[in-house]
Amino acid sequence: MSEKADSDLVRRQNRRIVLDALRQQGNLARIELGRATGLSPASITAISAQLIEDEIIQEVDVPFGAALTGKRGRPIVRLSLKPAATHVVAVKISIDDVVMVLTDFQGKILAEQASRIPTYESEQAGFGRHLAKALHGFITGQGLGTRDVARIGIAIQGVADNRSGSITWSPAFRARNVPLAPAIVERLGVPVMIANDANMIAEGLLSSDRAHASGITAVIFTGYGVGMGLIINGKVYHGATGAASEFGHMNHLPEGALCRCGRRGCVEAYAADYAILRSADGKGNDVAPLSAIDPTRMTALMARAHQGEAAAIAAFETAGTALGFGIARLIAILNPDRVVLAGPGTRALDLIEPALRRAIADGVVEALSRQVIVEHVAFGTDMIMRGTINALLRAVDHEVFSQGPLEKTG
Amino acid sequence: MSEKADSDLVRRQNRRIVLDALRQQGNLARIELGRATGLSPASITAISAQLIEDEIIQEVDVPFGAALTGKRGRPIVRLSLKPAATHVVAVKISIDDVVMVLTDFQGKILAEQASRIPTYESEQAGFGRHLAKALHGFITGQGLGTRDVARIGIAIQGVADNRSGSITWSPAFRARNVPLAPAIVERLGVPVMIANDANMIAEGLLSSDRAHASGITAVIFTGYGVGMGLIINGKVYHGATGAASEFGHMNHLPEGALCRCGRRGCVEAYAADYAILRSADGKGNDVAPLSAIDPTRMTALMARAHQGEAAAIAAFETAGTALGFGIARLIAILNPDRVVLAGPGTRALDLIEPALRRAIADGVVEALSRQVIVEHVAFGTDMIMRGTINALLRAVDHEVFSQGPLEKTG
DNA sequence: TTGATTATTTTGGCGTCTAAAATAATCGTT
DNA sequence: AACGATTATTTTAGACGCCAAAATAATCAA
Repeated sequence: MSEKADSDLVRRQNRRIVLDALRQQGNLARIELGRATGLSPASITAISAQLIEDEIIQEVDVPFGAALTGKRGRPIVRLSLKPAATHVVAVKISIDDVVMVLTDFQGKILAEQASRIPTYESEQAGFGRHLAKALHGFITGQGLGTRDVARIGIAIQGVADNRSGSITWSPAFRARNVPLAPAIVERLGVPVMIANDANMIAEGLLSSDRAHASGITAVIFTGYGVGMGLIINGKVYHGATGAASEFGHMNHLPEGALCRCGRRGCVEAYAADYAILRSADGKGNDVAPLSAIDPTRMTALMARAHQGEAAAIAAFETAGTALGFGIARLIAILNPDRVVLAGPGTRALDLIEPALRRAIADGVVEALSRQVIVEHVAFGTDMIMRGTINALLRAVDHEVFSQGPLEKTG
Repeated sequence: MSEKADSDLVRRQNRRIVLDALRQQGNLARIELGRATGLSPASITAISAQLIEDEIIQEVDVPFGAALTGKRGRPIVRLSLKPAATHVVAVKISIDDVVMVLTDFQGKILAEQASRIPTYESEQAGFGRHLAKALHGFITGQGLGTRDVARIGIAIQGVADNRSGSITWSPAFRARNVPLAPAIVERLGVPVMIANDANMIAEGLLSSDRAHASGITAVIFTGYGVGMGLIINGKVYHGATGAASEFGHMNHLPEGALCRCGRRGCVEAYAADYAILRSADGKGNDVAPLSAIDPTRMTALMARAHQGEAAAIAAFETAGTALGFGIARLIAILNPDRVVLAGPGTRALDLIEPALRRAIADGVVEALSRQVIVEHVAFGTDMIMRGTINALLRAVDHEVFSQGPLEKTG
């Protein structure tokens, strides 16, 4: 149920919608904020004064002489999120590879650093300490203290448990249940969010395209693996424990092809890079899946398919069928408004899509499948980072700055 | 995004949580309401005075001499929802069979009526008019006017479209896209909700057991068909158009058994009554599915299985496997906290469950399946009705009475 | 320089909440 | 039967947030 309401709640909520408007629509004058939020000018004055006082937003200095908008009347004074209000750090972990990005409160990237930190063979507890140390060095190296960072977010392939702050299972780690957040929180005193990478792509999509803000959008990532993020009513859905869904490890065919996860018949075992490759090369479905695929090998395979090589074409078709049935099952369960395909796997979309659409048509009642929009987005490698940053900043807006000023104790 | 907040919103929200507390916990004194809601006694006095003024709640007269609670101090005065505040009508439509139930605002059943109205062969537009007429007769027959009814809710197997107020597809109708709500709204002037029956079971579960109010619960109905209702964060999820999910028509095996819907390989084509029967009787998967199964035939089949007949045992196992893989796929997509089995099909649970649990284990990463609680509830035929009534009353609480008094114009 | 125009702030009033004080309705005890 | 103790409810006074309207500020145009 919802909470009781009082004047405190009113102010918190209105602070939040003001911050949301500034984050989404960029710099706005008070009068524009009033129109965007539905609040009266008087209230905007009061709220913005408080936010300025709290050093969360600021008035934008108009560059010399740029004030001439050609309009009469008192000129507007735009407000913006104050870059130095706080910072966030987004971290992406792949096999033996950790990328860290520091941004200011506006989301501008201030620093980026890629480190080779061994993940796969790391012992369980050691990695967390290692990462905490790297993060500390990264932050202080930019002339900031840990108190200047409000949140740290970690994106990773596999199943993350945001409650315990550990990685339940990931292809980047041999070990299971690798704890991460506790070591970082202990060393830096900064709250940590751990999330699945496909969910972070969904976050990115959500903040770049408001078409996904209503209803349900499923973002399906294909590439080295297959993942999915769900946007339900404008919020990215994180399962029971924040674990996200495991679309890639949904069963496609009982007793089917061998998957990286050790099971049989997962969607991923037909549609991930390694699966397409082994199928095209006639290696059979029981070959132990490779863990790292050189992107050029996929490019070469696509070229072979385009030149008409039957085995290559069939491999992509099989991938499309597995994805399509997976999407059909998703539609039967959730009836989403949109399905968005993303990730490097979409480079071969022309080879995959016909079989994919056929499978959707075969796999679900037409009354449902007809309503669903299936589309795709161009994949930039930075989508995961961008999404993580946005998720972090939104969390700061809502959980921290809607309450009052950030305490910079210590 | 959320709305701007003002004092009006505060009062609306607090009115709502007061009504929620009374609906859920029964009659409460003002002081108890204060504890239940977190509001101060002063506010409760103000809010309850308004609700009494609006004739939505009332003070409960203590029966003669029953006041002796043995306690000192001023005795409490309990408040209750006022039965006559308004009424709702729940309707359940099965093949050629319509049941209507009238309840007061407390949810007490005042009248019930089962009518044989032809559905399956009815022409598209005719049925809505027919039903509207029956409803009008039912309501006036109880000495009420249509203005005394705040909502009418219709539960039906199949896909309902609550936006247009029509039945997209249902086994109870030969026709597709049967419009219902418009005719009723036109004749009676009462808002109509149309919903899938499995969703209504979920509503019933939600209001009877608060364990389902957090996280995700999937309620799976088995019997004449297979359906599912989803409870997400304390609310029953109605797909894009209120269509609900079509778990029963999720594909289990490509090119598999023939389903009532005309497709192949749906879960229902293995796990519904008709599917189990045809499988046990060795009729093959291509036999056109029967539409109505006499319950005694299922009872007989269960007896045969218990006596050790191999074909009967295998049929139930096949049903369990199909359901289990369906649930495994559901878990991969949504990672729910609980899966609840309901419906007449659960009478054969002992025959189904081993295969079902095996399939779940085979079909999804253990890290996920281990966290999910799979349970079942005893099936009462009235669960659908009870759920519909609760959904209607909650809608009235929130959408009507949180705003102000109900206008009884005309 | 003056008036028109538009943005922002100030003022005054309203609604809701809460804490604390007042009142009401009992029971127990003398 | 009267009085104090006890608990429930209402009243009172003060705080905070919102809004409408008035006042002020900062510009352009004539």
